[in-house]
Amino acid sequence: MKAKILASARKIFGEYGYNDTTTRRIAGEVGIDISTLYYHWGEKQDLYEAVLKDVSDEIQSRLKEVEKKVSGQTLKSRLEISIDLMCDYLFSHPEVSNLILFGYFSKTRHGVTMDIKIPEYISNIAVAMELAADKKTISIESKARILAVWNTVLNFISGENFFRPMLKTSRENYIKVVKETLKFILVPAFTLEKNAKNFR
Amino acid sequence: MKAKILASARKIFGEYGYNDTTTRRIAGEVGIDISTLYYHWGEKQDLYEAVLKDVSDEIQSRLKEVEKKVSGQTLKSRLEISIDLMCDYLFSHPEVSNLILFGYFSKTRHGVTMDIKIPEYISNIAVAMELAADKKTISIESKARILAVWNTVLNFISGENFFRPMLKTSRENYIKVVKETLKFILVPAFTLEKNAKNFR
DNA sequence: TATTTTATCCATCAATTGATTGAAGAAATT
DNA sequence: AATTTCTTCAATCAATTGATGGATAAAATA
Repeated sequence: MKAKILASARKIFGEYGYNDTTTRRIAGEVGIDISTLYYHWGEKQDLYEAVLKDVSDEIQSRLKEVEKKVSGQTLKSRLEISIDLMCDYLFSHPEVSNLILFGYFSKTRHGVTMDIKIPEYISNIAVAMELAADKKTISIESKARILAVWNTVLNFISGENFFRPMLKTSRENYIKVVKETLKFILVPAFTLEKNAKNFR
Repeated sequence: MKAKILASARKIFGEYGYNDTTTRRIAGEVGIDISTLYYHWGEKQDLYEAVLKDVSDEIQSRLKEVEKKVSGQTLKSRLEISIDLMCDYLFSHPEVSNLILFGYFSKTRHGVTMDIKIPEYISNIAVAMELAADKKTISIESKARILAVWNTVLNFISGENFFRPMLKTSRENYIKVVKETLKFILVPAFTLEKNAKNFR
């Protein structure tokens, strides 16, 4: 039951954000009374933090998988494969993207600090992409670039409900276009000779 | 007074989003009672929509200014100058960026439809950048690319509170790094020969 | 079987929040 | 000066929401 609540909470929090999610709605999703929810999880904030940790762990392990799969490939291939894999994962778990973006932007009144360790990810991605050799010595410029990449991906996932009607296309084609767009924009930047020298 | 309320509302809505903004907070910012606010603006939703329209109009005129300034330049220059100008504008009006992103992502329970006409912007930007000749005939791929660019910019603005501590740098340097990063990523994609041919 | 522990629900509280009303003051108009 | 219009405020409502306590049932343990 505790796990079932967590799963529903992850879905609802990911859909509405912290403040727009009511404990009643989560309980309703599970089909239980709110007091049962409180019995298992205590404060709303505790539940939210558990959700963030859940998502955070999942991302970490996904990144490790990606890292394995691209290792040894050329820079171009690493980028392209990573984009495909991360898009597939995120498009099938859109709440992940939402939860991260909520953490970035919402200056809410609740004191929940973002438990998702973005700085950690950024460094991991840099190393996984072999854009940097050592986690510790990544320049501010490199971090900013990874951040830009990461954010661009998240935006297309979380913004689907807004962007897709705008592009007037099916979900399937939207995903395809997003992948193409990401590759179009990201690959040249990192593989251009004059830029790439900083990353090898 | 009505204008003064609008200005404060724009600030607060931009900071906290629709649901986390209370009419009392806006009134407090102005230094008046809530009923005064209701006298002038009616429902909270009406005020919010007025704010969105205000921001929307401002963006439109900014884009036109940018369009004028870059006209005649090379593609590379157009991109670089536009990035600089839009960054300067958005960094000095961070609520603009926030309001747009709130509109993208928040699946809130209020029925406020995003009054900011993003599709319109996207086309305008495409034309301003001279990436497309005609507003009407912009392909879905081109739109997606402009969207990616636009979003990347907005992310860095709205995410400053989160990213800057992470990059451990001053505001001034953050802005500089953001501009550099945007140019690093965007310029190659659009100026590469094999890509650029689609845009001339 | 008896007892303890665990799990669930109903009723309810207190705080917040969007919104309204009526009275009263300030400013403009006649 | 009198009247009308604009502006402000205090008080108050109803709905929502996070959270709790007590009763009760189910399960585990003795």
